[in-house]
Order: sequence, then structure tokens, then C-alpha cells
Amino acid sequence: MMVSNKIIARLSQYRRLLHNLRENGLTNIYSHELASMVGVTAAQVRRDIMNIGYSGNPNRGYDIAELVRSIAHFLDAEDGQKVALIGVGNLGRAILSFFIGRRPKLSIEAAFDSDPQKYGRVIHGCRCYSSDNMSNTIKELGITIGIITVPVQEAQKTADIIINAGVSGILNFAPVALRVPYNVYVEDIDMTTTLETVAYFSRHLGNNAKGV
Amino acid sequence: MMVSNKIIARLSQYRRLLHNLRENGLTNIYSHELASMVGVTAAQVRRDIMNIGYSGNPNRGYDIAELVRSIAHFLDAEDGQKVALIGVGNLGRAILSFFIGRRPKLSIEAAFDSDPQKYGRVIHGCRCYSSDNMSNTIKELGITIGIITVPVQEAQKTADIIINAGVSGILNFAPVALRVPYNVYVEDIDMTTTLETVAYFSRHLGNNAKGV
DNA sequence: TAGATTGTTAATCGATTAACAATC
DNA sequence: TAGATTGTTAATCGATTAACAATC
Repeated sequence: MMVSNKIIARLSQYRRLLHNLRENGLTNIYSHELASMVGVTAAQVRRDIMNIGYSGNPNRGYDIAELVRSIAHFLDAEDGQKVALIGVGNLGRAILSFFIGRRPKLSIEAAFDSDPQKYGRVIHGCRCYSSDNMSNTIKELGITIGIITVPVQEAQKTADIIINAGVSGILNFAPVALRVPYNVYVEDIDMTTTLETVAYFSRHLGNNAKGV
Repeated sequence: MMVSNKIIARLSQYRRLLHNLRENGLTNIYSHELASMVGVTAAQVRRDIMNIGYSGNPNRGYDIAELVRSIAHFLDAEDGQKVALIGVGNLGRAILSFFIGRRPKLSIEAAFDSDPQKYGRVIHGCRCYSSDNMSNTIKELGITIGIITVPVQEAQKTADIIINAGVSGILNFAPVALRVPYNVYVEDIDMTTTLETVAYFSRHLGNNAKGV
């Protein structure tokens, strides 16, 4: 089976939507319905669902509750995974407030900053630690995912430290290509670049060959 | 010429890097050097540069200053483009502080919120307007790009209003597939989905077939 | 010149889409 | 049953990579 990051991203979107639909009392859904809500093709939805080993029924489509369970079983670690955010600036704080309490299986357990004004406090419900002792704290808490929101000059150093402490997945907001070992996964969110892409295609929609 | 959003994103990254290198006194660069810094192949760098109509020299590689000019000429609108941010919550404010003053050709000229505590003020250097009069304000200021950071329930409504007021490019942070006319370009940043992708591949790196 | 690099075409690769038999 | 939908294979599409002649 071929599992690309695009498939995982779509599964995550399916789950979120299905979760809402179930709360509204829906029990079944057809591929084309889900597809139009997510903005993909029905064939793609069917293939993604096939990929995770769940099966629908030609008469009733997919059972929403079961499909949500299947996706959760596929995506989530059984015992959950713990996340740390490094860099409690404006963006870091916004991300803390955004994620706190959202996914119990993927919870931000710690924030780190080098500013004494920031560590030692609880910010948006998250305990903030000194980055001096980051490596030990990450090990003690059993954190395996890092969100990097430090200034670009510190991003690589930060990555090195948290990887050494046991982090194997990084969501990186710093605009730099991090160098990491082959067994560490990095996903970048580069807001400047994305905004420039929007600006370009807002003027050149004829050329648009959107792939993501 | 085929111009995908990936090419535009890479060009944006090349420009940022080259800009820094030039400030450090470098005048020339080879494709493989730029490639290793951005994390792509040298062939890809050469093809991208070819795409924008700039040429290097087998002896000296690319002239950094000229290449930056070529990329700017390709990416930027001559007279610049104006951006509005809608939704001055935690994330919205963080994005304001992130972008303000960064790119003169792509400047956030206005923020909008429905909360009287927020509009009428200047936040992170950006004037905040009431969203009651959003359509007119956008028209008057000549804004063509929107950044949507409102709650998910309001995102579609917000998109409809700003598109009607003349916006043709949207950077959307709300986790919903916006329905827009064919001549409007939308790029989504979905932090929850991206974090879930990181979590998945941090546990399954053997399956990793990263495409972005 | 010799050698490294560029520009550009052809081959490869992977993901998406189309198509349709199997199913309820 | 008839008809719509699912599961799954084959065809298509686009982007990346490999290769190499042209160039300085």
C-alpha cells in the first residue's frame, strides 16, 4: 500500500467532517457526498477508504461511525502522542490557543522559551518551560512531536536538540529547510511563501495548475 | 510554459535565500548550491530558473542580483498588491505581526473584525476596521488578496463578501473547503491536518512518500 | 583546451482519473 | 429485479529525474 502525506491529510479532513456530520445525527454517507464536501473526487474518497481497509456497502454507502473509528485507528497512535511547542512568540501563543484541548490523542504537553518572562507560567493552558533544560524535559515528558516557532536563526539548533531528545516528527514554521536524519519527518508551513503563491495566482489564474 | 503552485513556492524560497546571500556579499551561485540550501535537486533549480526566462553561465553559475531581479519581476505585481486580514483573533494578530513591513509589494493594508473592542484601533501596525462595512472598505482600499482567520462557521460567508468586493486570491486558515468562482484562487493552511500528518509519519517513516 | 556547469529533451515515477465488473 | 454505488484495475496526466549536448 502506498501512503503519501496527501492521503493522510485527506483522511484527517474526512474525519473532521464525518465527526461533525455524526454530531448532527447522520449515520451514513456516500463517497460523492463526502467528496463534494472535502473538495476531491468520489473515486479518490473510495480509494482512500479502501486504503485504510474499511469497506462500504453499495446500498447504504459508508457507516459514518465505523468509518470515523477506522480512520482513527489508522491515524492515531493507540496511546496518543505528546507534542511540544518551542518558541512562545506571537505565532507560538496563537498555535497554543488553537490546539489546546483539541485532540486528546495529540496534545501539546509543553511549551519552551528562553525568555524568563515566559517560562514558569501557564500560557493558553499549556505549561511553559525554560529552553535551557529542554532536552531533559522532553525526555521526561515522553514528547515525540515538536512544533518549531522560534526565529529562523534558531530553528536548526532547536531541531537538533529536540531530535536528540527523542522527537521524530516536526511541524516547522521557520522559513528554513531543516537538516534532519532520515528517520525524522518534517512538514513545513511557510506562510510567506504561501501568501506569495496566492498573490501570483490571483493575477494568473489561467496558468493555475494547482497540485495541492 | 507550465507554472504550478509548487514552482511559485520554490521561486519564493529561492528569492528569500538569494536575498540573504547577497546581503552577505555573495555575487554568484551554482544551481547545486542553491538546491542544497532549499532542499531540492539541482536539475529542478535549473528548470525553475529557465522557466522564468533567466539564464546563467556555465562558468560562473547565476548572478545573484540579476536572478533576484528576475524572480521579483516574475512573481510580483508591478504596482504591488494589497492584502486584508479578516478575523483578528489570536491567530490573526500573530499573522499581522508576522507580515507587517515584510514585503512592500504585498502589504497588509487592513484588518477586519466584528468586535468593537478590536476595530477602530491599530494592531501590530495595521489599521483594524469594522467588518460591517467590509465590502466598501475593501473596494476603497483596492484590496485584492484576503487572509481568512475567522472561525470556521463564518469562513464561507467571509469569502463570499470579500470576493464580491474584488478579492481574487485567498489564504484560508479556516478548516473548510471554500466554494469560490473559477477565477478566484484559494490556498489553504490547515494546521490541524498538517500536525496529524507529522504525527502519522513520525511513527511510519518507512511509508513516507512525501510529495510536498 | 579540459572540465564543470548550463539548457533542454527524453525517460521515469507517482498520483489522479476513468472505467467497469461486482455488489447490495 | 433494476439501478445506484462500491472496489479495483487500467489509462492518463503531470511533475520529477536522468541524461547529455552545448557552452563558457
